[in-house]
Amino acid sequence: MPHIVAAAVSAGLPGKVPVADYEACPVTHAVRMLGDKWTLLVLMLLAERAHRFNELHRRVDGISQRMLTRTLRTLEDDGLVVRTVFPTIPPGVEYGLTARGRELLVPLSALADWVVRDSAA
Amino acid sequence: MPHIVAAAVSAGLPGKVPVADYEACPVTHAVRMLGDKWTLLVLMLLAERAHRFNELHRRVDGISQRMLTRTLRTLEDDGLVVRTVFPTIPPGVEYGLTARGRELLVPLSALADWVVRDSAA
DNA sequence: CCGGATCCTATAGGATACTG
DNA sequence: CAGTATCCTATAGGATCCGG
Repeated sequence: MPHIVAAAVSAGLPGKVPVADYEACPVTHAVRMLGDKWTLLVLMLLAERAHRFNELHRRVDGISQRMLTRTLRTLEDDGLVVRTVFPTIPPGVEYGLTARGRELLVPLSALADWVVRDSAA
Repeated sequence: MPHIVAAAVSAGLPGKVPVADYEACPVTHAVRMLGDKWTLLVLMLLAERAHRFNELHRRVDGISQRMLTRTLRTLEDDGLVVRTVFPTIPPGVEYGLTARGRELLVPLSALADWVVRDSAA
């Protein structure tokens, strides 16, 4: 199965969809990651500009240090965010979007636009 | 704040984003709902055609009856799925996408396409 | 056939304290 | 400054049984 959405729209899914296929689908992984509690907000702040860790921590009202770290790490592992260390004293760390991260904003914005237009009606 | 993604891309977010605003944003709600464990798969099966409850239960390998009910109820509350009851004996129930649900497939497919093209690289 | 009610477990996420 | 480690709680989700 290439990806579940395309498969469904074009060829149709098999009679019983194996749970392993669904779990392995990159689209499944992507929407789950986007659905994590703080992912969207962090992504939007980084879309604006690169941020220092504590700077993000101050702007994201209510997030715990632990979850900010975890959210950034996940985004980094998915290649959407890049972490840059400045060997100053004390060391500074900057988080910014990768090219991939900025590209994601295009279809994500389209989805967001639809949601807003739709929820207005 | 109209919606967080547009706000970020155009005007920029306020210095500190109030957690209440983030939680109230319809886009936040939408991506979280899409990120729920079974939402995507159920949506794709219903995109193919309308299904009976047990028919879905058989096709979605590994889902519990409880979660299928909850997933469908949530989709129905969000106006993406419609539930039709046939007063036969025993009663039959059919679930299908609403017009809104079919419209959602457009930006969702675009996102899915990007994810797949991206994860191939 | 289509669920609701109940109970249980696993995981997401928060609070706090500590370090290079 | 930018985390890691630990502990704790809340919620998502699964299993099972029951009813219209």
